[in-house]
Amino acid sequence: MDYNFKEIEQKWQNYWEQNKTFKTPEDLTNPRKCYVLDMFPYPSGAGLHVGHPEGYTATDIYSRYKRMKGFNVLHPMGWDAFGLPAEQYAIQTGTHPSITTKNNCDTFRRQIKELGLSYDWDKEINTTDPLYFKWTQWIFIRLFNTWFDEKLQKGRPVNELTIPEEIKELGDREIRKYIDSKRLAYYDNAQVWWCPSCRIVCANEEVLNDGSHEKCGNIVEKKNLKQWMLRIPLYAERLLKGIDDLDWPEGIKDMQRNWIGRSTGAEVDFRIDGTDDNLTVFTTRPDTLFGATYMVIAPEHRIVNKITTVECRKQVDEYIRMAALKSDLDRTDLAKEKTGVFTGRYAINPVNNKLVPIWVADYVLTGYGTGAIMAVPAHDTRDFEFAQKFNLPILCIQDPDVQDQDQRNRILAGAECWTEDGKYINSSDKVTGIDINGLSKEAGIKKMTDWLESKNLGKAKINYKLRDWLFSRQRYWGEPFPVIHWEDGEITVLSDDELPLELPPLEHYLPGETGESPLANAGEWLNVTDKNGRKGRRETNTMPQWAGSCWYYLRFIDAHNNESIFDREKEKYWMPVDLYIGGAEHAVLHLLYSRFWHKVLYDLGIVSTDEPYKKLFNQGMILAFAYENGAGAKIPADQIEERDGKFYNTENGSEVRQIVAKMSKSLKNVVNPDDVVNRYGADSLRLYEMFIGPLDVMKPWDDRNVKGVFNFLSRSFRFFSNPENISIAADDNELLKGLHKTIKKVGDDIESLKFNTAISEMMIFLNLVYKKGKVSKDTACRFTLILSPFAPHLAEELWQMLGNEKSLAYEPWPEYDEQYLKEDTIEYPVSFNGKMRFLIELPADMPAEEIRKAVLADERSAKWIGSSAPANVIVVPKKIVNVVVK
RNA sequence: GCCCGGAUGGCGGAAUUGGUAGACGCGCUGGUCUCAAACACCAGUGGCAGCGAUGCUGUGCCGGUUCGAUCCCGGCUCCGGGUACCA
Repeated sequence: MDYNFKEIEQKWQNYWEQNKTFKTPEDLTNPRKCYVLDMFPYPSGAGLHVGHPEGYTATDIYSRYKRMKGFNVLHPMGWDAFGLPAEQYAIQTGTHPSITTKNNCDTFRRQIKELGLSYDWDKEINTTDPLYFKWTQWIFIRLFNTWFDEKLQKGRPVNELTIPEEIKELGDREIRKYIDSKRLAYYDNAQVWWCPSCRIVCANEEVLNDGSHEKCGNIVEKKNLKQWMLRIPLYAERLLKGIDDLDWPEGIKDMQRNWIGRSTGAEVDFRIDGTDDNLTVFTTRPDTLFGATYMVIAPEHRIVNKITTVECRKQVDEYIRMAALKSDLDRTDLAKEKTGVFTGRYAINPVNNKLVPIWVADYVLTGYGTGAIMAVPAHDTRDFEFAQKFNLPILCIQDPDVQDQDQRNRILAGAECWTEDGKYINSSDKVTGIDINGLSKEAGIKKMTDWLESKNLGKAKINYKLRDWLFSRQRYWGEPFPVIHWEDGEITVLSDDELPLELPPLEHYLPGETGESPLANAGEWLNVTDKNGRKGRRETNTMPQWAGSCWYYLRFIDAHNNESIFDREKEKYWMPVDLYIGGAEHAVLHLLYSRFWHKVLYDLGIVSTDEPYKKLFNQGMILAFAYENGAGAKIPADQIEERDGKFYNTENGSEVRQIVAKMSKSLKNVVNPDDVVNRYGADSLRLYEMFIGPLDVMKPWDDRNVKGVFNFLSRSFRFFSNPENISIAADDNELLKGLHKTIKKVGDDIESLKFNTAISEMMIFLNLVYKKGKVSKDTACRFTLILSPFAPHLAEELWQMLGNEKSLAYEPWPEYDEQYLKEDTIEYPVSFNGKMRFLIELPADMPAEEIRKAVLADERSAKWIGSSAPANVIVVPKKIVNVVVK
C-alpha cells in the first residue's frame, strides 16, 4: 500500500483535535510531571519559516515521549503578539492592530496544527488579550509596590519599608519621594536612546554597536525623556548566583554572567585641592594607587562645572559640547582615538598626598561606577594610551613578572604598559604609613583595601555592568501602564479591581515627533478625576514587548483563570519549566528579564520556585543556500540553475557561487514549511528538521535531503502496513537484538535531545527488517511506538492497522531487555603499533591473558610480528588488542 | 581587543569521550524489474597505487604526551556567535 501522507495526516489531526488527546491532565497527584515549553513566537505576517518547527518538533518529540513514560505533561503554545509591525501596518492602512494580529495568529495556528504538534490548545494564550495583559499589569503594580532589602537580598512590599526619622520630619512629600526612590519600578527623567524613524525609545540593549536601532537600522540619538525604569541591578547578585545551578548551555550562562558584569574593587575618595569636594572613583585595582598620576571624569559628571578653573573653562565647555554631539554620531570609529581636556584642578592622592591633575575625557563613561577614575597609566592600557597622547606622567609601580629583560626595562621606565602580576615597587609612604612594596597583586589589593577602610578613605565595593531597565515605549500596540499622573505630581497605580486597563480605540496611530505616544491623543481615555476632584492623566507610554514574555510560562499553567493570575496549587505542581527550547538570540535579554520578574514574584510569595527555567536548550539556526556572483551581489535562489555541480544565473547564464547564509527575504532563500508539508507531508518535515544535524548547531537546509527521511517513512509504511510481512512465528535473535538496541538508543537519545542519531538508529533497524523480510506483530508494534514521537501521524495509522483501537499517545514506552544487548562474542580489532590489521572473534568473557595468547597464535599475526618476540601486548577486554613490535 | 563555540568524504553529519575514523542519509556508479522512464529492490562508494588479495595515506596546520589521539596538552590558521573604552 502506498504511503498516502495527506490522507493519514488529515485523519489523525482531526482525531487528536476531536478527542482532545493532548489535553493537560487535571490530576495533580502524579509525582511525575514534565513542563515542556517552547519560546512562543511573534506571529509575523510572513507566517512560519522552517526555523520555527525545529524547536517545536524537538519539544514535541520530548513531550510525546514523556507521556508514554507515564508523565503528566504540560505542553502549551501561545502568541507574543504585541509588537511594532502590526502597528506600522495600522499607521499605513488604518487597520486596527488587533485585526492584523488576529489574522497572523490564525495563520500561525493553522500552520502549526498542520505539523501535528501535541499542544494542548485549550491553554493557548495571547499577550494582547486583555484577559492576559490584565495580569501583566497586575505584575507591574507589584513591581511598583516592591522595594529591595539589600540586607536580606530580597524584594519586599513597600509598606514594609522603614522610613528614616530624618525623612519623616520633612513631611509627606519627602516621604513619598523616599519611597519612590526605593521602588523596583520608577518614573524618571532619563537620558535615553531615541529612534527618530520609529519614534520610539530603545533600551540600551536594542541599540547596536554602530549606533543603529536593531529593529529599523536607523541611527538613534540621545534624548532626555521621562520614562519608566526597572531597578534590575538590585537583583544582579541573585541573578548571577542563580546561574550556577541551572542546567543551561555553558555558553549562555557565560553570556548572562558577562552581561551582569560583576567586578570587585574599591571606591576611593580623593580630596579636590582648593575645594571642600571629594571625587570618588571606583577601581578594581586599589593596589595601584601609588601609580595613579592623574584622574579622569566623564564629560557628563555633575562635578565638572564646579571644579573647572577659569583658565580652563572655555576648553572644557567646548569639549563637553563636542562630546555630547559625538555620542549622536557614529560612535565606534571616533571612539578609538582618545580625547580629553584638563580642568585646571588637582586632586590629592590619599596614599601619598601628591597632587594629580583632573582631566575630562569621554573614555570614562558616566553610567558605570562613579563616572570618574583614577588613572594608572603604567598598568592600564586605556590610561596608558591617554597618558602617552597628552604627555602625562607614567609611573611603574609593579616590577613585571617577565623573562624578557628588554621588555622589563621598558615597563620599568614607563614606556610599556603592564597589566599582569608583579612585585610592587615605589609603593610606600612614610607620612601616610602605607607600604605594599614587595607584595604581589592579590595581597596588595587586600592590604590596600583594608588600609583605605581603616583610614576612612574608601571601601571595598562590587560593581555591575547591568543597568536599570528602560521599560516604556511610545507606542499604541503594547500593554497600557496601570498608572495615573496627578496634577500635584503624585503618581499612583490602579487598584487590582480596575484591571485590565484596555487600550482606547484611536483614529491615528502615529506617535508624536517629540516622543509622545499615540495614546496622548486619546482624550476621553486619557483624563481622569478622582473623588476629590483632583485631575490626573493616564500614562501614555506602553510596555515593551518583553513584558508579556516575561511571565507567560506562568499563565500557561492556568490560562483561563479570571480570579487570580493562576491557581497556587497548579503553579506548585507544574513549576519549574522542565525543558525550555528556543533560539539563542534570547540568550541574554528575554531570559534575564524573565528571571528577574520571577525572582521578584518569588520574593513576594507568588511563585514557589526561585528560578523559572530548570533546563534550557538552544536550537541552532537553520541556514539556506544563497548565491552570489563574482562581484559579491546576491542572486535570488529561484533564479538559479544547477549543471554538473556548478550554479548558473538563469537570467544571463553567468556562473554564480553557492554560499550558506541566514534565510532572508532579500536573499530569496526562505524555505516555507507549507511547501515541504505539501510535497512530503508533516512527518517528513518533522523528521528532516531533526535528522539534518544536532539540535544545537547551525545547519544548512537542503530540500534534496528531505527525500532521505521521506524514503524512510515510506519504507516503514509499506513494510508494516502489508499483512504479508507480519509473521506469526517468533523473531530470530538477530532481529530481537536489533530491536532492543534500537529501543534503548532511541530512548536515551530523546532524553539527551540527540534526535538525529535516534533517527539513524531507526533507519538501521528498518534496513535490518527489510533484510529479514518478515517480523512478528509484537516487533512491528514496538517499532511503531518508538517511531511515534517522531512521525506521529504515520505511527498512529500503523498502530491502527496492526489492530490497536486507541491512540498510541499514552501507550507505555517499550522496555528494552538487557539480555539482547549482551554479546557472547566480541570482534576484537587487532592492531600492530596502533594500526588495525585484522579482526578476531573471541568469547566476550575471555580473560586478557587468553586473548593475548589467541591473538599471538593467530596465523595473521605472524606477518606483522616478524622474527623477534613482540615488545608488548596491550589487551583491553571488550575493546581492542594492540601488539607493540620493535 | 576580550569571552564562548566550531573545523571530519562530493554534501548533511556519526564515533560508546583515549581503543576498528567515516554509522545513517543525500549524491554518484553498477545491477534487477520495465518496450522505455520514474518508482522500488540489491550491491558498491574517503584519497592514492593495484586486475586482485592487499599496501600506503587520511579528522584545519605545527609540535607534544601515549602501546594507541577526531578525542588530552602547548603553539598557530580560518570560520561563526556574543560583547566592547565597564576602570
